[in-house]
Amino acid sequence: MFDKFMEMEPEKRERIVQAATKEFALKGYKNASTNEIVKEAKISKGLIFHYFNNKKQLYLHLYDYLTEVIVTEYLGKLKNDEPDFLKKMGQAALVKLELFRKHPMIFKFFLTAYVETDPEVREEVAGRNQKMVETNYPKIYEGVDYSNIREDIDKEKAVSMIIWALEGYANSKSGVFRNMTEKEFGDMIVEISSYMDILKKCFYKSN
Amino acid sequence: MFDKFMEMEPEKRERIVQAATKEFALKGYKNASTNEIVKEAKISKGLIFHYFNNKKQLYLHLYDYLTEVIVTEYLGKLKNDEPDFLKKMGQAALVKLELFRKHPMIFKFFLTAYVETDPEVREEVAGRNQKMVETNYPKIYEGVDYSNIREDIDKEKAVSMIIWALEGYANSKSGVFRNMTEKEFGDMIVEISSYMDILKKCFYKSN
DNA sequence: GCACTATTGACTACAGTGGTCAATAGTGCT
DNA sequence: AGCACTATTGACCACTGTAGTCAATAGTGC
Repeated sequence: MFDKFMEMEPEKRERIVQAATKEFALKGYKNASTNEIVKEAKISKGLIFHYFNNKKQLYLHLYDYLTEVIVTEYLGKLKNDEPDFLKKMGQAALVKLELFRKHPMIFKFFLTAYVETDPEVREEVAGRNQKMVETNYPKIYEGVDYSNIREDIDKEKAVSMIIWALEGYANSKSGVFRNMTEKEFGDMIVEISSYMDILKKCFYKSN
Repeated sequence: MFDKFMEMEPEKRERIVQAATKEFALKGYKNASTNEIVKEAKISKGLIFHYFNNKKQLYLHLYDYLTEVIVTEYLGKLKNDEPDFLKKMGQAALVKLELFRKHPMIFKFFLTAYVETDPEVREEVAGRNQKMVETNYPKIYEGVDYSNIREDIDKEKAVSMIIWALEGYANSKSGVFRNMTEKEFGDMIVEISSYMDILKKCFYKSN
């Protein structure tokens, strides 16, 4: 069923994926309308039920597919040989921003899915999300060295605060993100590195 | 109309406010159902349209009412004579957590309202929010002294990062918040102050 | 031209919506 | 008691939108 879907004309398939992603992202599982999806994707009503038996299967297959797309791209771009914790975090933040810029709707989809409450899919989504975290988060922190962090502060707390600071920066930009020019994106990278410098001054040994 | 509503039997009024808050908070403007609200509030369908001509007025009056409740309580609890920036931020974070714990649904309501997209109320909500920020944010930062921040880092960036760190902490707790005992809440306050100590060590002059 | 799959879109049965309104209950006043 | 007035009820309505079906058609490869 889903195999058939993956084998269809890629252009049309991509239209369907994008339409469904957008609809579920903006309205959540229950209020997303299959009618809207087929209208946006410019296919007939019947076709979507030919490839996916029902709305639930469409949603879950889409969830899996988008997870794979993002995880693959994320891990692909993340350098694996950066031991310094701060540099690694800075790099991870950049990669995330890049991906967020490239796939805003997919990120919105996962944000919506994360707070999904409809009983028809709630558990399935939570399970998939947990599994994804367990599988991939360790890969990010693998081989990272925390020994540069100041001795006089709790390492774990320092790590959390650094992550929160970078998250806060990303959130503060998320509104103006979509219409950012290449130059503005470049400026942002410079700005991030100035934040990284501050973090280094504050949380690292001053050697 | 709304005056009449405020004069009705407080217990019943509170039932209506809570039911409407919950429904709009969980489903957003469009998908919130007046039928559900009256069912939850244990009143008849007609009554809600007796006090509020239509769904839109109900929503906007509720928005204004809840804004006043939260703003009044927040400013009332916030000490006005704390000049030290870090202490003030720590105190503001605590007050926010306290309020969040006391009124989780109201916070959820505003979170949902913040991303409201329905054209019927979108502009009104955005306008109200902007006005509220303009009116009240200056009150928080009034008379605060930033001179203790280290000279070798950009003050504005330091301020942002401190705020982001505290926000990050609050977010990390927001999941386990509702079922927190009094003791756990106390532990959390201790934990916050240990984070505050770290922030002080990192961002303040070391004198 | 046959066998097969991909695709269409009108159609259905249904669930749920915001809002109405005639009827009733309750309250305070004379 | 009886009048005037408001608070409250809930059956009802016209309407919108839903997920999913299915007979019919288009397209493709042999």
